[in-house]
Amino acid sequence: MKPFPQKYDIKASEAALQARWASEEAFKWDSDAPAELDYVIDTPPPTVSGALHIGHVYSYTQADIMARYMRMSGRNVLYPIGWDDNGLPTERLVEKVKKVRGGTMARDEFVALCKEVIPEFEQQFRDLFSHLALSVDWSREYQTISDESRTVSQMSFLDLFHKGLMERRLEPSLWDPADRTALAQAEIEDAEREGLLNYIPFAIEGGELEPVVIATTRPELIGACGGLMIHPEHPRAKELIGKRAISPLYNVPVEIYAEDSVDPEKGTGVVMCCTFGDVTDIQWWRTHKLPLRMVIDQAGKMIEELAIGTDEWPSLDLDSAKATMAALAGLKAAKAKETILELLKDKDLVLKQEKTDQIVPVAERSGAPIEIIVTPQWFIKTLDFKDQILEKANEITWRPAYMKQRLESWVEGLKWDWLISRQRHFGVPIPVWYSKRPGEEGKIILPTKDELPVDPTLTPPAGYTMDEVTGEKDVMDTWATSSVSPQLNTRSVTEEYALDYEVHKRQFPMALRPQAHEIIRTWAFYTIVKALHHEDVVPWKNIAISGWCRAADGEKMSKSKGNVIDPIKLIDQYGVDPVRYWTGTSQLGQDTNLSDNTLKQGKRLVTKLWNAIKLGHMSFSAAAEACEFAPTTPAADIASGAISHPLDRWLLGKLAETVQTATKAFEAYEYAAAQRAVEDFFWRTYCDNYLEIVKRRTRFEGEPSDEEMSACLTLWHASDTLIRLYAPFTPYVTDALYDILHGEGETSPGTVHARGSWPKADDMAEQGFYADEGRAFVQILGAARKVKSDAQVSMKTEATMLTVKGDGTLEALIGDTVADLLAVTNAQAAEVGDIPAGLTPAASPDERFTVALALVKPEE
RNA sequence: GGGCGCGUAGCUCAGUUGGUUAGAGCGCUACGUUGACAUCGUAGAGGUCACAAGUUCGACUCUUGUCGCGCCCA
Repeated sequence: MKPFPQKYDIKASEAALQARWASEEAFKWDSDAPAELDYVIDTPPPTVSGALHIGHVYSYTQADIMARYMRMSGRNVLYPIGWDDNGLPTERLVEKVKKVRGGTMARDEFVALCKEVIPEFEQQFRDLFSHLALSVDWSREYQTISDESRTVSQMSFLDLFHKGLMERRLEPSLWDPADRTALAQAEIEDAEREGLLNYIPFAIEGGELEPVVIATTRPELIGACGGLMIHPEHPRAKELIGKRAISPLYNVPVEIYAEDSVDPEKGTGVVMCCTFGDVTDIQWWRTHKLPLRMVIDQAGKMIEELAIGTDEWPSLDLDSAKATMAALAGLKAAKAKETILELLKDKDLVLKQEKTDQIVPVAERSGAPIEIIVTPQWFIKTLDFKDQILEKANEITWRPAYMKQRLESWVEGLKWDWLISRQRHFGVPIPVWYSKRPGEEGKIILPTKDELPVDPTLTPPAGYTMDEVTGEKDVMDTWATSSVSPQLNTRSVTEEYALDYEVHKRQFPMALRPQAHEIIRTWAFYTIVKALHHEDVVPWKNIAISGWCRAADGEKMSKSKGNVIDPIKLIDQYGVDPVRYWTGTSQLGQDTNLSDNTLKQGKRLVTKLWNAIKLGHMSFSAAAEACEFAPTTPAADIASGAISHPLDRWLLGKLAETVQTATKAFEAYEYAAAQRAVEDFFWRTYCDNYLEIVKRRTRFEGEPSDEEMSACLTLWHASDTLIRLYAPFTPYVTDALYDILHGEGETSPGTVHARGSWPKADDMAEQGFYADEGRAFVQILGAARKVKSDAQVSMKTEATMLTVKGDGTLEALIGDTVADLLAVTNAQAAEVGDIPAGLTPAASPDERFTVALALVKPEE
């Protein structure tokens, strides 16, 4: 036992404990422990994109609360951390910091800039996470761009390629003209915009029939038209199907097809099918084998030279087509739309324009409207595996369960295979060469796993020279890498593609994936896909989904609203423990508001805990000085008779209940319920009642009597257990207190957060002992307090008699604790009987008892 | 349009399989304490549990519908 400092210095404690945990490697996974104790957490490697936000604090401390409990409960926790430091988000950060455009730079120069910028931002994360007391195993820190991560990512690529699950295809894909790269469906979001629906006539070849009118929001794509679609029930369907319509301005003849999927209610019921306006266009293009007529380039601009006039792309009026082409050449889509509408209006070819709410797919990151462009890209097959993915989702325990359906609805709505190639600079290279050797031109050449990691733009494959191949320039999507975060930790994706398959076999699937809900469709989904494709397993047994942190008024935090709270400032203001206390009050899955009130409550809790343990310490340190003081466990000290007083055994019984409730809640990942149970016991039972009651037996001089020793031992066990119960939530103050209680002189007793340090049910006292009497005691005490409160006198005011209305004896009600009742109520005597005349009684909080006090009036 | 979550005191939230009088913290009012407590305690006021119907001896809890807020998917 160490002496008790008067005040708790939050900042000093945080600094000291951070340093101690680091130097002692307090949270290192124990490689010697048996495998069945393993509890491996697949921590999200945060994207190094510059912004530390309150969501990081919320989500990661939530995970840490669970991790600390799991470790204390005896599990051998492996809690690694990594940084996702490549890909588009990182590139954009670097572009911003260095004021450059990656797309206009040589790759090696840009990558060098990235490597220069990233460490600083990574360090910010490292500092924050360390300050938040995330109990990660820092020896397992990784970067998703490191040599080893590139090796594992490329192993993943090779495995999927050889299984036929990864392939290169030339096909229409989602394209971001701003960032000039292909994207996956998950990186697209729908933006609602007001658009103009333009009614434009197409003449019918032969001139005998009335022109057919189509309605389109994208007239700039008229040049890309490959056919018209009409619903078979349309009034003009019979006369039009099979005929050829002539596109205006370009004068390209296009066939008219019957299509059930045309919505007859929308527009004119006739739709122009272009290369490509949307996903439906692609379907129709495939179904009807329409010509490919691209008019928009990778920069989102109108292509200057179209192959109009060829057999595949004929025009009945080539001059008009060329004039239109020239008028639009090089214009961005939006500008081209205005221009072509003017051209059409000049010829009276815009019959009607009506405002319409349209849903435009835009790139999540750049905000640019998406184009669908035909380019060669690398895909991982997902559309054919929807059922298997959903089956795997079912094998995982979702916490909360309802979050699973977010994944389900996402999978059900999938329309694109997972496109992983990005036309960018900074990412894991796609490990592929294309041969230029005569006779095998275009042949795909892959490295062997021993050659990994490779950069195919720098080195040739075995047996080739650089002149004989073209190295793939595309890099992998950042998700293609972070979706193997579990495998980055086991350094293996399959038995064949393994750096350490024994570890992989032991730790895969992992125990827990904690993450926020906005990345279910990306990170969770992709990780499940990868584990399915590699080994037909789930990546983890549990997935815990955290909600969002919102501003105090429930609004989403955003720069534009100006309600963003800097996490560093927040921690500075309150301290880490109160911030974690706040985290600990919210449930998994649910959004939470940043609450000044709750943060203050956390601060109060830290102070109260410090002081409550300090009060206990005054007694048991006095006992330790006067005689031998050797607490064992509550159960053993009761069994030996050392703890004998009924109220002590009552308190320890309530403590045992609390331990049981908290343990059960934690096992169900309901840490907020655990915190509530602990808080209720600590504040209501322990501080408000027990500590007041026990004071009679703590004011001893010299050697304590038996009942005083019983009190000291009880205070010790309650203090020690409370420290452990609060440890996952408020790691700093609890470890500081643990050090005082268990340390000697200058030596450290280790950490309360060590594996196995959670209170054990078997060590706890019998539950329910003296429960009725204890409850009656507390109620009578409450009534006595109320009497004094009503009389507006101090709680210390003496009374000559305490009367509890009723029959029988006091002993029958509260057992052998009358002396304690007298002491805590400052009464000279107590009785059960009728309320004496002239006294104003008060009811107990539960209204079971009526109590009166014959108060000694203070001398006037 | 389909789905999910939420709606409980002025505010932030609990409320476990339906069962006495619906709880906590903050805030407010009054009082008492300042030898564990840059405080703490006691008491008080404050709720038609969004609304409606139904099941039931009994509904904050179960069912159905309505309204409002948020989100996911299309």
